[in-house]
Amino acid sequence: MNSELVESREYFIQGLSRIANFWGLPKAMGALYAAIYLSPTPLALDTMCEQVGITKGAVSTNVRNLERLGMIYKKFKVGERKDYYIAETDFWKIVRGILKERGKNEFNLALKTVGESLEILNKAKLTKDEAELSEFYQVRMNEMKKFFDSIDNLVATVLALDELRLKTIKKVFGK
Amino acid sequence: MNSELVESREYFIQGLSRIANFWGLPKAMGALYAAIYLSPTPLALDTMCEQVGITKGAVSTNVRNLERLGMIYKKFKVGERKDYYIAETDFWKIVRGILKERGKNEFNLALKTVGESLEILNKAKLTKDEAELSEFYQVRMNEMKKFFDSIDNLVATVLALDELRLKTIKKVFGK
DNA sequence: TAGTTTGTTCAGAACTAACTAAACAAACTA
DNA sequence: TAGTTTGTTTAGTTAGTTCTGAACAAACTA
Repeated sequence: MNSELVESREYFIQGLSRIANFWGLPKAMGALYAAIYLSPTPLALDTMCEQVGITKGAVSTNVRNLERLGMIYKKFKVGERKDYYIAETDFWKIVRGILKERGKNEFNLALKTVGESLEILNKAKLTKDEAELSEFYQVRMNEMKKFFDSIDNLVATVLALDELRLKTIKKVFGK
Repeated sequence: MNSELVESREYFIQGLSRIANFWGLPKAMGALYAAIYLSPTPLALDTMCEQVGITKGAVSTNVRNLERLGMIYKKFKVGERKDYYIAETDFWKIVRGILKERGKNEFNLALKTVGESLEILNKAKLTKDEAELSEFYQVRMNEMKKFFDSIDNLVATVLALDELRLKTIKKVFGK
């Protein structure tokens, strides 16, 4: 194949590796998505090994994670035993998928943490001068709880809007 | 001090450590912010070492990073040589600060990457059947570029809205 | 049945990032 | 001046994560 086409593809793959890395994801994940995204035909495991330069063990696990996040899909070919993958090309959909997954885990963790800290406070039996500090803790913790609640609502709203098939955001931001 | 107050504070500190960790930040950063956030008076380095349980070297570097992100501020006391810190309590402001910092770095990296991959393609001299693949690459890369541009605009818009002192978002989401 | 193809799992290697501990610097104190 | 207090920097250690390489499993082929 033309060397500039290969060079361009490799540069792109390399670039998405770095971006993935920046966001705390495995480099291989970014690279694999890039390879699949740039392929006009569904990609198989052995081809990914070649293009990305990692072993099939790593491809296997990273591809599974990409699939779990809804960033790629299996595409079966009749009469073929290999698994082929294609890329999800709707990036807003990917973002929503990640929000859904992450939102459930991380924002709830945040809310739970603050809530439980508050509970410990409420059980406390206090002397007069401790009461003041407890009061301060409660105000601060409640403020943070309110913030996390807002984030939670914001995420839920974005997801709900999507489920109602309101394409407002896409229209506004030029999808 | 009352053991339940201490317990509650430690639980809270521990919790913010975990949250920081989840988001790919050093645990100590979350813990330090929690300690400062829960203190009714400005906190000094030695107190933070005690409350968080790390050495002053680690406190020094993590506190610097918290300050750079606008999450805490130095509070000088006259006639004292220690540095005292207080927490920024406006979480939306913190979010904007992080967007500003991160946005400049990471979204620009993304845009640059895709842009440069496209440039390599444009320089390529192609045979007839390579042209089709090149076309496909360009379509895909341009779609991704468009997406990153949208994100960039979205972030810029949020920041611009803030600088115009429009408090719409706060009002909507119940700050 | 033995052999091939394809994907998964897992122990350990290699790498990365954060922290410790100790040396250092700067500003003050006696 | 020597000694103290406070914060920073840095070399080396530790902990955590991702990847390799090899063994394994499952499904097909001859």
